[in-house]
Amino acid sequence: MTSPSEEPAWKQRAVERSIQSAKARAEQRVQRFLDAAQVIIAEKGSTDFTVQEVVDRSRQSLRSFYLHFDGKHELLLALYEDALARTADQIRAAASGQTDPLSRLQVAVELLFELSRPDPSAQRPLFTDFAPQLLVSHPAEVRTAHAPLLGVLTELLAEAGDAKQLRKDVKPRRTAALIMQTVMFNAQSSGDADDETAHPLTAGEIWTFCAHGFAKH
Amino acid sequence: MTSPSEEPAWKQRAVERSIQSAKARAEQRVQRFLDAAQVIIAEKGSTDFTVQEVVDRSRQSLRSFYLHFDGKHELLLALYEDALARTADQIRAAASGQTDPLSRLQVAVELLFELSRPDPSAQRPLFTDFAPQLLVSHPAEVRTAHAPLLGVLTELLAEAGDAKQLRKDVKPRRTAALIMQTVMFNAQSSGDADDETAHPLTAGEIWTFCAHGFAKH
DNA sequence: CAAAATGGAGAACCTTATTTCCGCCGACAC
DNA sequence: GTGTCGGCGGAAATAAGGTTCTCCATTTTG
Repeated sequence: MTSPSEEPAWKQRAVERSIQSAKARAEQRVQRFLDAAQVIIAEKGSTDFTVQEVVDRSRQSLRSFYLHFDGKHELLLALYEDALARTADQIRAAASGQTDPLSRLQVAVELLFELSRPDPSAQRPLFTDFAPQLLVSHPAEVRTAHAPLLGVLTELLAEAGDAKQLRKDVKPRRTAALIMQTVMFNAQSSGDADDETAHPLTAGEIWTFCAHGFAKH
Repeated sequence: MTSPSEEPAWKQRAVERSIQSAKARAEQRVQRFLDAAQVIIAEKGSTDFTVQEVVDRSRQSLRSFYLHFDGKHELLLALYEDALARTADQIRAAASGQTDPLSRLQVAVELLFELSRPDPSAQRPLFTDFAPQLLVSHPAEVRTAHAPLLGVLTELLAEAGDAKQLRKDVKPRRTAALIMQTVMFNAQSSGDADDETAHPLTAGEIWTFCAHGFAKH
């Protein structure tokens, strides 16, 4: 246990400075891996790339990869986290275009739904694709990745609550979690089924469901 | 194209009979694989077993395994389908204990939720564990596996609809799909999180959400 | 400049699914 | 009875992919 107070401040600063360049380089390398992975995902429209592909594409080495990431799962988590953070921003921005709290929620839900679908060409996200794997292997990290999105929804729900537009006993955070899961997962399995007549779920339907449920009262 | 009418009926019957024993043997072997897998899953409380384990446990051979299954995914699908069929029966039975359509739905939703959770000791199902993998690799088969459960929910919704207990414009089948996904997936990621204060979602909450949504009207 | 750290190339290693080869054995035909 | 055939156990061979390791060049640092 080396308590930081034992080290003189100047020494710490010196070490800090000497570490900066290395840190910067490392971050740049990490970013190259991330970018390469993005490109590959976009190209093949699927998330089952191989570590080797990412390494080749980023013109780096396997060794370097495992030096910067604890494993493939960390790369996936990084991408996932990043995608979700961007999505959260996008949703927040879109929602701010409305003034009525419920309308904001509607925009948020419907946009999240659209962004979560599998196909729509080769968007950045595709995040629902690897969410399932990560959910079973690293649930805790996935939860932290969900935080920003959860935050947006929680805010919007809180606003609606303040405006007395929610049923009483609706707890913003818990409901936000519920909505997020519901929308994202339902979006994922709504995409490709065209053999049956019913499936192609619409954004409107999911909004109605989340907002009003199915019971009459 | 050998039309069946070209073959004398007695010959067909003879062939049929001679095939019966082989068929029976095959089914028995398949069942042994299935049972072995069940036992292993129950033992280690996880679904990431190896084909070799199943083979060893069932005292059969790899060759035999691949003779009866097209691959590991078929074994998983068989287990999944079986588990869901049983779950559907169980839910149907439980719901029939109620007379009010909405109460039936409530029982169904809450039971499905409980059965879909990860931990509760080492239950048979655990089906939400391998659903994600299968969902991405074999969506069509998963949909057929979902059929019985979807059927139960659809029936219950239709009953409620007949009793005028649903919002108008609620389509039973589509809504059933929505509910099923929502309940199962939310159950899956509600289990182990005890670091935060909020998570442990309850059956009651999910029921309320599905039935009434979050909006005031 | 010499020592140490950094990072590139690839080979090596492991785990797992899947296939293949060999030979036994029981059913069934002749 | 004897020969053939399909199902199957046993084990080795293949294939993929993730992860680790070894050898070496380059860069950084003192």
